[in-house]
Amino acid sequence: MTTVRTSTGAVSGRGRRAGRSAGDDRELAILATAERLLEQRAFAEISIDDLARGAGISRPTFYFYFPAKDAVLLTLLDRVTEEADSAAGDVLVHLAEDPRARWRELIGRFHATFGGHRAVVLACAEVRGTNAEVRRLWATVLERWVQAVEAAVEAERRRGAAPPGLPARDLAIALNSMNERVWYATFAGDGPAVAERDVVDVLLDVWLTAIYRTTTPT
Amino acid sequence: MTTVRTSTGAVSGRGRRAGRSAGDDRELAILATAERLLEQRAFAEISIDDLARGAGISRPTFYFYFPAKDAVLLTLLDRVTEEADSAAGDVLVHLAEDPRARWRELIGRFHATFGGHRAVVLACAEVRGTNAEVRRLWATVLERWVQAVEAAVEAERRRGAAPPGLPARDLAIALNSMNERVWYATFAGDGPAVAERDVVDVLLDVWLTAIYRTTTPT
DNA sequence: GAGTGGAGTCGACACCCTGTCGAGCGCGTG
DNA sequence: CACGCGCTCGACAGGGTGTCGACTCCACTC
Repeated sequence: MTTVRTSTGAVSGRGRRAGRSAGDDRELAILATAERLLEQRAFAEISIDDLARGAGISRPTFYFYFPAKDAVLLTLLDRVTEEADSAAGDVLVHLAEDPRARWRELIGRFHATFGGHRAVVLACAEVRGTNAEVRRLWATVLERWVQAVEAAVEAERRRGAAPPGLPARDLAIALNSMNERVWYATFAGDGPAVAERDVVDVLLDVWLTAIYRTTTPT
Repeated sequence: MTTVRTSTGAVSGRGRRAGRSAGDDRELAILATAERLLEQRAFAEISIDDLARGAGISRPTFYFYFPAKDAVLLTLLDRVTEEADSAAGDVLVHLAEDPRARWRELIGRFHATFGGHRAVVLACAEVRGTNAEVRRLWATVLERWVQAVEAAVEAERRRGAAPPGLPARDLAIALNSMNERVWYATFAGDGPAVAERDVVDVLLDVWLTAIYRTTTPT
């Protein structure tokens, strides 16, 4: 077997092929179908047959591209978290310039990214309970964000902007957890939820008070 | 929301019978089997046949007692939330006596209740994504707690113990959401989580700073 | 320009789980 | 003692999943 590499961008190892061309369209078609269908109904209501037909192939052929339905979602999740990561960029490095503005930027960008793919985000939340792989992927992503926030909090304490308090890691976990759940409720629209246009400010306020004991840190 | 109770144990209207005697054992046996099995494997891994056999009946007979597998979980969830409600009692009414202690009591009691039924709680989280009824039940329960906290925050602001800030309802939603997600991670043990023995104090700290801007309110 | 091999495709099958239907059992009451 | 009701289950239909083997198409070799 000749060594081949993906022409454009190495679409991750989730899809089963390492290959180059023709069938890539199909793989992409499956992904696109999934994201489109997810905007209409829940992940559980979508059968592999739906995905296959949507991509113009038969059900058995689907298995040529993905080992299971969940793998499609996993790939979609990969993309979203990557987008969130790059959207977040390195705002936390410049915290000292204007803490409130920077934190708001961070939360706002995550909000925008998740909001732009709410169907995928909601589907992942739906499946996380059942699927260990989604759970693991989300756990590693979250761990990265938690560590970033933890480091930022410690830096703020070192420069005297934030008072000592809870272990930074625990604080980071609690705040990230809050965001996740609050966004979920806001996007899903079920149960008590914060209005979408207020959600960033509400979250920001809790973050600032928890970290600085004030909403106007310097 | 009509609360239905029966002679002995207030089993709610979830099980299909309103009745009194013999088959009650079976209904209870199904419930007990479910809670036991849930401690070993995920809800999705438990088939109706497992539940039926565990209760000493056949699969079709299961349907005589519950309309579906999810209904069993719903009943279990009912019990847990009722237990949590009564454990919480009216602590929030006596907030002014010692705010920090009362809030801690509230969070601690919820923690104890959920921790005592973590299998059920985890299973509900697992199923919430898929099952609309679980979602609705959880939403109404949460709404009740949110309103209680909202009222308490407003009372604390009126008596001058807490400064003005976020709309009390939004704050209550954010804090309750945080608790839910943090507990889930702690009990499930996957992903970044706060250690079980610290979790109450961590949550308390964020609640106090968000509400009072200090961890030692008066 | 026949031969080879791998990418890509699908019909058909076995399997598992769900939900339902209809026939049956035992027992208390009129 | 027969009638009804609480309770029980065998058997079936239906829908989804995953797999296997055969088939096509094409690029590339000799």
